[in-house]
Amino acid sequence: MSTVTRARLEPDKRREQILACAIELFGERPYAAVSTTEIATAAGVTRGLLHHYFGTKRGLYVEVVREMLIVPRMALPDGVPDSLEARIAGCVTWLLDMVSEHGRTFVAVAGAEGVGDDPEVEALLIEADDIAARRLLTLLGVDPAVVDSDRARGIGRSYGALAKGAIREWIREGSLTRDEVHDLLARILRTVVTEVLNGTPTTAVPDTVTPNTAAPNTVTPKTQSEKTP
Amino acid sequence: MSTVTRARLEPDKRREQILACAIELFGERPYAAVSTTEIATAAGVTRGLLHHYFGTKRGLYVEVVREMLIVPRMALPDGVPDSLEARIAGCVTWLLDMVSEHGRTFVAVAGAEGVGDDPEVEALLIEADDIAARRLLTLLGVDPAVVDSDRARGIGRSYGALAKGAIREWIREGSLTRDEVHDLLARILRTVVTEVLNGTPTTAVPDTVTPNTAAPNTVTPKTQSEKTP
DNA sequence: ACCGACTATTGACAGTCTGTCAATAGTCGA
DNA sequence: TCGACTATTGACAGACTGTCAATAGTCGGT
Repeated sequence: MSTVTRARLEPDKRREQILACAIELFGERPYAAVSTTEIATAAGVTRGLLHHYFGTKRGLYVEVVREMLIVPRMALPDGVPDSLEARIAGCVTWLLDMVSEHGRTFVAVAGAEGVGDDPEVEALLIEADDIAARRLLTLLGVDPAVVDSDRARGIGRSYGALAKGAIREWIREGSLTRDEVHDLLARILRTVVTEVLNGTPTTAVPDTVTPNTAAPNTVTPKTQSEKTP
Repeated sequence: MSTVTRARLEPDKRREQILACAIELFGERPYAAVSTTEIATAAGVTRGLLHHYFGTKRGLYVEVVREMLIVPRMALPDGVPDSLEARIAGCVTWLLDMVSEHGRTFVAVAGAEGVGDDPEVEALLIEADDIAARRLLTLLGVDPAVVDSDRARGIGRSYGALAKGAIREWIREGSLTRDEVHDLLARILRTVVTEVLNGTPTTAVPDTVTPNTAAPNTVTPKTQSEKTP
């Protein structure tokens, strides 16, 4: 059955193939429960080659995480609604769409379960959270100066933890429906934006938004720019 | 410096001592980065004895998690304030006090980093989250029927994820101060209780509280007796 | 067509870790 | 003091990761 060719292959192809197998397996089971032997045989190669390409098992896992965090980045909805509520609803929908595409694998990887605290993986996850949070907040019309502050980043990552938790409840535990998760995330996001983020409670977010490019489309897969090599 | 006695010890004492060392080490480094040899030598014993008492490394880790989740059982604030805001503030303070006592170790353990998806550990964490959430909600005066629903439990665990994330930002990343975390958690808790939890948005929580007797403890206090017959 | 350089790929080796088990050595009661 | 009980050890087996020299495809030049 193995469509995998056993013979010599171009490095890029071979690398890609091994990576695909690793993504599959790391999506099914946590880091420690997947051996390099297993990945290698799944890819039809030897452990030695795997190490040749990725150096170490963690190196391979880092690439897996990178792939899972880069790929699902979809374009934000461009046509920006005017009301804050509508904008929040749109953002949450975007978030859930993004995740639901990759489902369990995303939950497994984004939860950072299994690796322990590999600094590289952790940095990747934090970076991804930062980017997501920043996009959300800027789209919601939060003051850019606020968005860049340490405090906002901390709050953003905290919200990200909430989102991951709720999504996990939806996808893995099944205790919440997608609609319920949407409701929860939307309401809390509203609280965060209007009350928490800008130090003083009553200083609301302006209801007019700084528009980014206006194309009336919903979600389009966008090729994401390269990360640090 | 080793105050540890090398000689024969009562099983309970020995067990306790090994567990203490394990708690210390698992607090510093993630699961995979701590070897049983290390724990054993730190306790002044042999790996064999460690396995004799805890069976497997995961078994030991389960006990560590259990300990970390049981120990911080602090009494809830007794005199219940009448205003909802005051009650919320009290609960969040209780939450943060509980955590700050154990600091980094709690963050490391509660995050479930490192273990992968050990079913026992996962069950413990979920159970602990459930208990914490239930206590919070009942204290806040949410309808008990609502508290017991699957949906409420999902929401509660999601809020728990938020809390852990924010606490992590405070203790480990340092991007938020304790006060900021308090503010964030309190406001969101208010949103959850008043808006999200009881299906209809405007049905507010009664401002009088149903007093629970609230035995302040227990995440399955499993009496760990002999392993090998 | 052949040859030689290049390199993708392999297989064996070394080290570390977990888990098992019979043997050893404290400790306490008769 | 002796003997039973059991806490504790040390050695063994298996699995896994990471390294490296050797092997074998592949391609360009003659």
